[in-house]
Parts: sequence; structure tokens; C-alpha cells
Amino acid sequence: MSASFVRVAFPIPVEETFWYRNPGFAPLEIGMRVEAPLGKRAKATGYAIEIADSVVLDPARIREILRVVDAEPLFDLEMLGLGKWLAAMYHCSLGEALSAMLPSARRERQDLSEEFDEVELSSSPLELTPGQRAALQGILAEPEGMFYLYGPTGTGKTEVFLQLAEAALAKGQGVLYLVPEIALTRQVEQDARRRFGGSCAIIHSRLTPSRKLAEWRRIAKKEARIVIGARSAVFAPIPDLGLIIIDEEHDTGYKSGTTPRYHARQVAMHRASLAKARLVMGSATPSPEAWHACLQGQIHRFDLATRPAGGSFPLIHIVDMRGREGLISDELAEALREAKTAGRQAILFLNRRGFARTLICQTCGTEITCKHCSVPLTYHKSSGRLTCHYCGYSEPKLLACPTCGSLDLAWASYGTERIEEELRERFPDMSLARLDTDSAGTKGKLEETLRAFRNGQIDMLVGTQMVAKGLNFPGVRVVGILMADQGLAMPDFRAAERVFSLIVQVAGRAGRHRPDGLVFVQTRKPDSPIIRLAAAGDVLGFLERELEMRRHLEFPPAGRLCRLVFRSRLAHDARNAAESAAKAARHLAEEPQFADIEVLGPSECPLAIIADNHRYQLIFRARRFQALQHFVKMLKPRIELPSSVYLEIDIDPVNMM
DNA sequence: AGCACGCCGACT
DNA sequence: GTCGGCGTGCTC
Repeated sequence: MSASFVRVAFPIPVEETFWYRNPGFAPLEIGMRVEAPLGKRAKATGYAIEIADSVVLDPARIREILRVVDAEPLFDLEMLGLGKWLAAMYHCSLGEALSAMLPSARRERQDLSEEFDEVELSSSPLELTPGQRAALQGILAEPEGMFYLYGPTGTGKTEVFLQLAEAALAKGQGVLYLVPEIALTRQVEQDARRRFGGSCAIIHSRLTPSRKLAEWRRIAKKEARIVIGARSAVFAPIPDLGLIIIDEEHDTGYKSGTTPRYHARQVAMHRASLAKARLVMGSATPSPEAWHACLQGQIHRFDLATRPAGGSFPLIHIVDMRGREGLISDELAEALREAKTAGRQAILFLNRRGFARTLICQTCGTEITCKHCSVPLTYHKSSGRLTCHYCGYSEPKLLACPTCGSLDLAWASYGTERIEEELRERFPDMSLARLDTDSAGTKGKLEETLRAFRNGQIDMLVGTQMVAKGLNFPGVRVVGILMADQGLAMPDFRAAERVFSLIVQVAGRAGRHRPDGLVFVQTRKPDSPIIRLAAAGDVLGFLERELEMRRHLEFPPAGRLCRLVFRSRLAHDARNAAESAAKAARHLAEEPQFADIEVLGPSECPLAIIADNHRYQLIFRARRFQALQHFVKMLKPRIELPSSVYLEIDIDPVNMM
């Protein structure tokens, strides 16, 4: 029997895959990981993607694999196909694609003991509103396709999702339930566990690798039939997939920020269509992309309008903060006191953590910025340091301006820490907790804060986006949105979309169970159409306006974008590479087949330096996605990069900074 | 990516 | 005179 050969894809930014001889110490199948020498590296872990008895390659060049990592394959041919699709779609290597899809544990987990907490299977399906019933029946009437549940917070999308899941499970189908971030898996997990017991699996990137692999195996073996997870769970190996749910569809957490920069919604669409499964998305503030697809008839939309828990939509006031001192308006302060008197609670939202966004020299105007990134440092009073929210660099608080030596340094704007302090001074009799990534710290503390707030032991919760998403607190009457226009001025065409959905989502925290919610939108831009539409809860108005603007500018969904970022320690290298790539791109775009392609740039990225890397960008815009993809594919080998420059390719970029 | 080779500055 | 900086080139 001749020695067999195995083709291996490595998670490196290189298109090629590599053949090795298999000495045959352990059984080897496609889908297993192997260790092998690679170039000057003694060993690297890659994925077996093909096995053959012979190869057309100089035998002298072929090396042997060192070890087979897995006892059972991690992926089958179907998943391999998905990996190839992912690599082609997002212009990365197959190994990089597989590495993003698969768990990375070095060894199989031995003990599966702590798997299940005892759960009572008490909760049964709830009575549905007419809107919920129409959606459920409408979706179940179609064997496959894409659907959207559009409805304000509290109108019971989750219950429809759960009943759809129940119907799929009853037919023996697997279910994938995606949520935008890890913090939200717990709530859905509890609901689903109560309803479906041990057939749930949880997948997200903060599981330990061995735990993740154990969940992966349970899913592949059909021991778990409903998978709940954040972005990466979209790759879970669910046999007979019948339903994919995307909760909070508009959330940017579904877009990966590292190579491959995939969008879980895009992957889910692809998987659903391959598996002939239903894809059901939902949000109170749909993304313009999804809304456009609804209008085009690609997605079938159902509207939910009433709150089953008996709440009603809150009364929203815009508070003009121009010419006012301090951060809490008198109107809001009064409402906070009234809520306290009535035994109710309040949430204050500010989308910036820390104490203050940097120091500004009052004499020369110098802003204290990060040494390694082109962003202002944020002062954290708890640590007494100025910290960079991009690279983590921090330094002690300065006493004098580094430019002119002036001692007259002042805080520019606020963060949640500073609000917390101001509120403690102003409302000494009220209890207060802060919720952001700094205060969350350990997992236990976050959950303790949330529990205490839910039980009414805390009067006010101050926080960043973390308070905005998915959390359901029955006692909340008042919501204050501080500096609501913050983020609108960002040089990013999605800035309006983000500010709008945040305001609407935060406002939705008020009065979910009682019809007396009060929301204060504090802003220095009370006339901004975005703020006005958000305060009016006019989601349709916003989407109409936004889609009109996107059409006008040919931004997504009217056109599609691809963004190339060239980064290097050396500014001129990054710049030169971007410029020569732009030249090559413009040359290629002259071909008739690429008449649709527009080349924008190169230009410095809005965040010109991150962690000492200088960044230049090039943007391609096209109406036809196929043409754009083909263009990037043709262009890539024509881009010459010095090894000091790294190129990031971002299809449908979400973060334009 | 990661690892070694290779050619120019400050040290025992 | 070397130690070591990180630019460069390659990976079955």
C-alpha cells in the first residue's frame, strides 16, 4: 500500500494549499486538523482538505505531517464548501476561512460534567397577539425563504422566534438562533433552556476552546438541536438545518472586524438557501439593507405593533441642551425624583465610557492624543490614567500641556464615569450603578448588577450601549439619553443609522410593562432630522429618508462597497502601496466589463494611525455585486505589497473608520 | 502569520 | 571588532 498524501490549508494569508506525505500513524480523514512543518516553522496546524494516493509534484519537495490532531473530523464536505464560499466571498485564504469557522481546541474535552444546570421545563408557549399569530402562521405557511419581524421593543418577537423553533424541532429540524453579542446569549439561553431543555447548545467566542469543541461535537451528533450564539455560531455544524433566526438584525456585532470580515447575516442567507431552510430576522430598527430587501420582495415582512405585556410606547421629550450647564437637565432631574418617589427606576444612557474624553489645553487648544493611534485619550478616574480605547495604551494624567506647558487643562466632554460622579453628588439619596465594559469587569459582577437592578434594589442605572440592548427591566419608568447627537458627526455614512437605532433601542427600555414610560432625549442638535425622527419613534420615516440618501450617493444598499486598508509601521510605505494599488485599480477599471466600478481614493483613513500602524484606504463602489467581486479578485494579484505593508480587504464594510 | 536570513548602528 | 535592530522573502 503506497503512502497517501494529504492536502492542507493553513490559516495564513497565502492562497496556496500544501501537499504532505501521510506516514499513517493515525487515521486521517478530510476535516481533521494536522500539524506539519511549514517553511521555516517547525510546526503549524492546518486543515486536511483532500486525500490522494498520488500527487503530481516533485516527491523531493514533499514533507511529512507530524501529527493528526483530531480523532474525528471537525468538518464535512458541506462545511468545506461553506469555507470555500467564505474565502471567495471575503477574499481570504481557505485556511483563514476555516480557522474563523471552527473551534480551535488542542485536545478533546474529557469531562462533560458541568454541562447542564438543572432547568425546569416549566415555560410553555404564550398566548399570541393577533400580529404575532399572523407572523407565525405566515412564516410556517412557506417551506423556505427569508422573513422579517419588524416591531418595536416589547412587541414579542422572541416569542414568535421560540414558537418557530419549536415547530422546526418538532419536525426533526435543527435550529440556529443568532444574537448580536455574548452578553445577550444568556437571556435567550434561559428562555430556550426552559422551553427546550438539554437540546440547546451555546456557542460564542468566549467559551474555552475545549468547551466550544465539546458543544461543536454535541451539535454535529444531533445531541443538541438548537444552537444559540453570537456571530461565529453561524458556522455551527447543524445537521438538517431548518431554521435560522437573527435577533436584532441591525446590530453591527454581526460583522466580523478581523479577517475574514464576514457578515453573519450574509453567511446565514447563504446557508439558509443551501439548506432550503427558513431565515427569520427581527428588529425594532431594521438595517437599511434589510429594509431595502423587504421592499424589493426578497424578504417577506411581518409587522408587530402591540406590546403583549401591557406596556405602551413611552412619551418622548427632546431637551435642548444648548446654553445649559451640566449634563442633567432640570426636566430630567425632576422626572428622576418623581420616579424614585413612585418606587420606579431610571436608566441613563451615554455612549462613552470613562470619565472624560481627554484633556484640552485651554491656552493652545492641544488635545491629548494616544502616542500610537490618532485618537484622543480618555481619562479614567478610577485608575487615574489616560487610556486609549483603541490600543489600550495608558499614561498617568498630565498636569501640563505637552505643547505649550500651560497648566490650564480642561476636560472635554463626558463619559459614564463622570456622569456617575455627578449623579451621586446631585442625588445623594438615590442608589446608582454603572454598566459599561469597564465596570462589568468580571462576569459575576455584571450579572449581580443586572439582578439587583431588576429586583429594584438600584434606583438608577448609568451605562453605555450595554444598557441599550435587549435587557428587559419591568420597573423602569424614566430613560435619559445624554448627548444624544454624539456620533452623528462621524465621517462614516452609517453614523446616522447607528445613532438612530441606539436612541430608539434605549427609549424602548422605558415603560415596557406599564403605560407610563418617559424618555428624555438631551441634545445640542434638537433640530437634527435624525434626532427628531428617533424621538418620534418614526422608524419608517428614518428608513425612507436614509434609503433616499443612500440611493442618491450610491451607498449600500443602492450600491456595494469594498474597502482596502493598507497598513504599515512606515507611513510612506502604506501610502505608496495604496497609491500604486489605486493606479492598478484604475487601469483595470478601464476594461469594459468593469465599467460599473468606481475607484475612490486613496486617502488617509479617518483613524489614520492605530497601534503605530499608518493606514490608507481605497474604496471601490459598484452597483453590481458580481462585478465588484470579480474586480477585486482580478486586482488582488496585481497589487504589489512590500512585506512591511499589510492589506485588509473588507467587503460591505460596516466600520468606515 | 511566523520564522530565519541578512545587512547597518552602539556596546563589552 | 561583535550583538542585535527589524526589513525581506518564503512556505508542499
